Amino acid sequence: MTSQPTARDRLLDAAEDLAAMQGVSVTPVDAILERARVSPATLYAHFGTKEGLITQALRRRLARWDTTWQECIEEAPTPEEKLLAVFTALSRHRHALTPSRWCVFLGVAAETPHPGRDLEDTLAADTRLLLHRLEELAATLVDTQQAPLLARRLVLIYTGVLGMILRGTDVDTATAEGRHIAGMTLHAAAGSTSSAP
Amino acid sequence: MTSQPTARDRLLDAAEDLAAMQGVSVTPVDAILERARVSPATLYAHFGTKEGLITQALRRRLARWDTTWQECIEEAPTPEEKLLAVFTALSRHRHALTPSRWCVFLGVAAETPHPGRDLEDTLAADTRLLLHRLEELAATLVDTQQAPLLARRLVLIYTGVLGMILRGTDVDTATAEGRHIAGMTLHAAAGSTSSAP
DNA sequence: GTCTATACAAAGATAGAC
DNA sequence: GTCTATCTTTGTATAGAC
Repeated sequence: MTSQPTARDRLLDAAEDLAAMQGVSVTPVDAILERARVSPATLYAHFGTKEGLITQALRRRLARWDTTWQECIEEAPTPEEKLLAVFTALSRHRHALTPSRWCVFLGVAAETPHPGRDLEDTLAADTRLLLHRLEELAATLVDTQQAPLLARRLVLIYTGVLGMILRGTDVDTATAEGRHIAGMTLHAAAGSTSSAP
Repeated sequence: MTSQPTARDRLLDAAEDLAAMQGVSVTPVDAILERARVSPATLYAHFGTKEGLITQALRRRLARWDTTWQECIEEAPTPEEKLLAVFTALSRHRHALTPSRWCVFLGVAAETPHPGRDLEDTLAADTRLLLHRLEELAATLVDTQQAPLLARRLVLIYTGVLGMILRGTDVDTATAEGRHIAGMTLHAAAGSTSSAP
């Protein structure tokens, strides 16, 4: 056997790669079909529309990002390093996949002013995951009241790292600088908590 | 007289507004023409291509952003506040113009994988301006050796603020959080400089 | 400089056979 | 489930007149 991936998987691969490399709106359906070596009818039979395909590809990518991130958290020895593991995960995630210009989720969000319900929810799921997990991890380090605030700041810094990649900064350079800033933010928050009476 | 703006200006206005509100690639030329109340031939006579029009619109917008930022720097009383004035300028800039989904320059960069030479240069000019001016201002506060590093970190945080807007955070909320993080980064850099022997 | 009308290419999506 | 062939709409850009 050792058959090659199904047409459905090839479509998801092609859509994800092209969306990551050059964006959705500049990628015609034809380009996805050619890369996946699949006919138009097959795409529409499986996914209904181009946006449907993109949505499914993003869902799969988000699940993989989630897995990578969780692995990095488990590997981190201390609560503080678990909180900062999001930067390790970012670097690992990006080195593992097809090179992308920056963040695929933010990229699709930026070029889709009126997404359908499913796509909109998938895009929001990325932000939700970031905020939710960082808040959980933050709660092990600072006062519960302050955890949401710290989480939002870390998402801001993480998002800044992604933006710097779009501006042309090397991934590892941007990640290192983001991690540094995040470390300071973290210590400031933890310090103010523990020093308060 | 009090004649209305020329067709060229109306085209620039329309292109800038639509690029800011919904992005370039989803905005057909027809939509720009309709908003500007101008015929196709006029657009191509002035700007050659759609990308030429977008490029000129971005150049004008960058010049206005530059002016706003400089005003905020002049108004700031201390060197530290001058360095943080980029956040004041961001808020002021965005409230003064047509509502945009996030940063027009990063938005166009994100959806244009292969820009022409002029557009590419215009997009890069935004990042150059940020780095260059922040480095100048940083040099008044920290060791000259450290100024570029501090400037890069501030650009990262500033870019993070923009990204948070794309994620759905309110502009003023994101700006305030960015400013807070930037203030800490700044104090850490200034502190390490002055405390070193 | 600006208009009307239109050329030409490319897009997303579907029909019908196998 | 997958293919070939095609339909329809929309996109950018131009021709030629005023």
